[in-house]
Amino acid sequence: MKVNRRTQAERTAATRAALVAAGRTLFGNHGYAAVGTQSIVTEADVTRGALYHQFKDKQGLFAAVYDQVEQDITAEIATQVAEIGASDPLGALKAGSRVFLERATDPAVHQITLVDAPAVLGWSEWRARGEEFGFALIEGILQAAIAAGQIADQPVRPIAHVAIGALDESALYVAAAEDKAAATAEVLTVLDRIIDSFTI
Amino acid sequence: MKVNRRTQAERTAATRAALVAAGRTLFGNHGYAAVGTQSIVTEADVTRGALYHQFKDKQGLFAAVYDQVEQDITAEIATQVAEIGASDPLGALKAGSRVFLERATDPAVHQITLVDAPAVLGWSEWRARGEEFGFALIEGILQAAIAAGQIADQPVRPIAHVAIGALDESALYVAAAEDKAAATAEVLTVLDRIIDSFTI
DNA sequence: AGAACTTACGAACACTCTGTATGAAAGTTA
DNA sequence: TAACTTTCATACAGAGTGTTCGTAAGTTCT
Repeated sequence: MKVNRRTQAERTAATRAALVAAGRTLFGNHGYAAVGTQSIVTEADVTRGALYHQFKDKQGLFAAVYDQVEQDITAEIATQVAEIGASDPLGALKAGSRVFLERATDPAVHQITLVDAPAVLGWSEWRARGEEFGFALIEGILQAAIAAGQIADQPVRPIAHVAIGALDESALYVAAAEDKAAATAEVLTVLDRIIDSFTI
Repeated sequence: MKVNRRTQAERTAATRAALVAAGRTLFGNHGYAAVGTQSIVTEADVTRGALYHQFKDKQGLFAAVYDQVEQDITAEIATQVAEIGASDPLGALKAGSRVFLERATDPAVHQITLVDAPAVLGWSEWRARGEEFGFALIEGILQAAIAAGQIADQPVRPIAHVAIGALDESALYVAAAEDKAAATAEVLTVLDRIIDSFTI
């Protein structure tokens, strides 16, 4: 009986997971351009051969890392939003903003999702992938708010974009502030006020 | 008498201008990472030696390009804003937003100032340079609005950040839309509404 | 179980690109 | 015009990406 016998699917999953995890910490801490593929595979305890077998290129790995980070954050926000539920969509939006700000303050998170992603993936590709995550969430909440009669019936897409822009920049602002708590309070005041302004 | 005798200051100004101009078109059209220094100096009709004499490195050239683009846009917006003047600061803010959206729709402009700049310069450096341009403009307008009694006396810095974030993302949204006129109208509706929400 | 086949990986190579070093040319100062 | 500084051209070294090719591990078929 061989000890280390693993199925191909298991091997693939293991190396991909190791590479994505290594990429996440390294890209997050140093930025995409400053991290060489060699350091990634060293961290992941594999070789460059494995990387280029599992991913098309360095960008391909980065895309996988980005998806994973977005997945994590979106899931966390979604559960928070779900607790408030459909009863008060705009309240849920405020709560979701708070969670987003907390998570996106993590340097690794904002370096990957907000700073590097647009440049590495290209803006349209970045946004296309974002549709799947944060965008779907916000647009859903806005639709619910319309259904609940909290805001007027109007195109949600431009609102979602403006909201995402405001949230992203807010996260970066907080992340760069010395007194993060104070900065968080400041921008949340502004964001809440804007959200309220849409109320019928 | 030598025909091409130029002073050192003239030589420096000429090659720097040529390099910045070449970088502006090439970075704008293809993105920072996709443009090699060789293609830049070829376009500028100088050699790599001149580039590395005039600028510390590729990032240094990019920073100069970024500054020039910001300078141009900010100047244009400032004149628009000045026409409306201090009589109606919030009106001026709306007008400035329109000009910004028009100019930032230019692919080269948004590629440089919104997509590449944060990743290449780093977010904090990006924002530090932005202080000088768009930020100063918006904060000035907000201060004027407070002085004119249009909005409540409050910290303008977080508002400026949220506003910049909303504007930047709006510009990218418009730039990516097929029907730019319609997209512009959509986001301006949202932006105007938000601006109005701050009115006392 | 063993042979034929596919998938995953390791090591070495080729190529591109950035930044530097060194020397020449142009301009400045005395 | 001679000494000096600035600007630029060329050649070189080093780092890093992506590819190629061979080997090992796993799968399928009989």
